[in-house]
Amino acid sequence: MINSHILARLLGQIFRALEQLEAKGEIPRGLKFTRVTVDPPRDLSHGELATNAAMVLAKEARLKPQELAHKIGQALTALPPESEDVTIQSWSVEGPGFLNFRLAPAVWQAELHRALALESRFGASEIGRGQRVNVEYVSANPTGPLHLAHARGAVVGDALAALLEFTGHKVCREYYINDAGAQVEVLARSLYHRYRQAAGEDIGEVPAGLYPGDYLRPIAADLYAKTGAAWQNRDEAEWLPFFMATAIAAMLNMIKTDLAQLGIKHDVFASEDQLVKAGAVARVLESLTQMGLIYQGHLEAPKAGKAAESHEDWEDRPQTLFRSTEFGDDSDRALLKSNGSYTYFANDIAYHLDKIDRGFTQLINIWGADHGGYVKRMAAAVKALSQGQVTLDVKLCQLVTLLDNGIPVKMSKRAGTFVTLAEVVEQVGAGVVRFIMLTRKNDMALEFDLAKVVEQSRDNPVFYVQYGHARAASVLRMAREGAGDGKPAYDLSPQTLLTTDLSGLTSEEELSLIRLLAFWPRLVEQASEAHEPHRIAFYLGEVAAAFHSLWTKGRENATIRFIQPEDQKGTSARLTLVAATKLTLSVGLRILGVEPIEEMR
RNA sequence: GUCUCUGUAGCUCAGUCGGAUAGAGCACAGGUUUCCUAAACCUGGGGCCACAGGUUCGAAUCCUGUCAGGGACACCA
Repeated sequence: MINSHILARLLGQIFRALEQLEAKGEIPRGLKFTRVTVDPPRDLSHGELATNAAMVLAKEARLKPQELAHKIGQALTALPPESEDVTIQSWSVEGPGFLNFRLAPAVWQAELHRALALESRFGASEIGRGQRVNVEYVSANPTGPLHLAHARGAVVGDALAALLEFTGHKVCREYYINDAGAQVEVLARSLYHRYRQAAGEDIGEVPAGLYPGDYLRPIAADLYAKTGAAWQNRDEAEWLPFFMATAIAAMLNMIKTDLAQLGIKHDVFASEDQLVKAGAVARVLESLTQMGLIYQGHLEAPKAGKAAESHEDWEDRPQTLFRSTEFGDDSDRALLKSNGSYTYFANDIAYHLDKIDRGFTQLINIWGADHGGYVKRMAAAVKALSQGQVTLDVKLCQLVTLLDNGIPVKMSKRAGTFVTLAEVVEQVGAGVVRFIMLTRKNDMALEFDLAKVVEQSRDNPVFYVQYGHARAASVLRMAREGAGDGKPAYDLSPQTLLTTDLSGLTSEEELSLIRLLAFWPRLVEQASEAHEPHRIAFYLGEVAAAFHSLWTKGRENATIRFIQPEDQKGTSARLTLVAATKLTLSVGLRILGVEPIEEMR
């Protein structure tokens, strides 16, 4: 528990106090403390930290909440001290039974040393207990370059993976290649078309139903250079497998390149095609049959609305169905198509069983919102296959609309105004793309404005946070170098910072920043447990705001300026605070996959 | 019709597995630069947390229903 954060340590003390009360018979034995928490109150007048212990236990303890809170407070102060304890300066009982605390400033000050000692591990924890988590993200069909919508899932998945790793999970970053369906055949035909063009045939317009994008041209040209006319004028059955393999490989390369530009690298690329060919689908259907979860039955046609209209060709027929309704789905789901081949769902079941068999206890999939209707059946399948032992969390990412200074950028594949991810990254930078993608909850639609995301102002969150980091870096740089004209240079080596006397950091402005930094490890835990990396981005905005505020207040109140030549001891203490701020910002940015900026230009 | 997400200040959004008087930015009004980056900061007004019930010490948060908007809805991937 060496690295447990300040709230956890106080909570531990409260548990010990409660045990004391139990031992003395002041409260009944066997109460469950699981609902007891320690939180920072919204309003500082309610203390720096507060616990709900008395309120959640009052009923079972048969005491008035206020009375119980007093008992807990007294027991806390009477507790024999332990090394990780926080020193409670004062406590009070307020409102319906809150027990509010103020801690000794030294406790908060020491948090800075704790943070700096941990360096890039500040906020890291072992709450994941080495659990093996599979995060599947992007998984775009290998039929073309990535565009901006893919980037959102890519960034959310990648940041979540990093966050889980940071909190003690063993994470596998995975990409599922849908290389078994009709789409890749279309891709192969599209490539063949470009190949004939490269060979000098006049093939006119790209036929409808094929991918018209120019990105196939260089691949076709390359292919022609290598194989010459060998594939011309032959039956599709002859060239299709080769063109399919070639096209998929080329598309994957392109996708990997796009992802690499965003700093994303997957550990595993799982191929649907290989899974099918290896018989995994057949096997999983076999075992589901043995479990009695597959039957021949009929599905009802869609009743009304758009769905009914778009399925005029509905035919009632017996189908091979999976009993997903037994696991919370709304309908049983087909596993075989009318031509006898596997449905995408059947393949996906096999794929998820494969993940389970590889030993993951937690599966996380990042999907586009258009796959929302697919979540329940997949969750049902995972539940069935793992006997409820493996959880599946699907994060649906809503649409990203691309704007340029408030005006929607029209995208059309046909008109060639299709904006790829690579183009956006080139224009605004990987860090900006990553951060902006995390400035909204995944289930909220997001606007990505090419002009605004590079604007250098308060309403651009990336800039604001980066500026905070650069400002902190600037102060430290200046202090380290001294500024000529007799100003002292400061030793900012880690050893020195870790032993700095911080007792001068007592102003409310300074303490509020310190508190915010001290809550970072807890925020990381919460973001990790909720699978919500966007919380990191918002927290970093808060830290930046607190830091900018402190900075500017130094103009009016000279006693809190960071560097004061006539006060070297105080300056060292404040520089330690600046260093811890910079550290927190950089650790947070790195989890999001954003490189912190040392200097604004 | 079914499922699903969303509904919080004029606008864009946060809101801690239920906590005290609901927050931030933008916009609006006013202010801060002999001083570490004004690329920043400070002050102010502005809210039936869509609506109605329920659960309990306590609800923006959990449950049910209603309304409004987005998305999905046999075999496609």
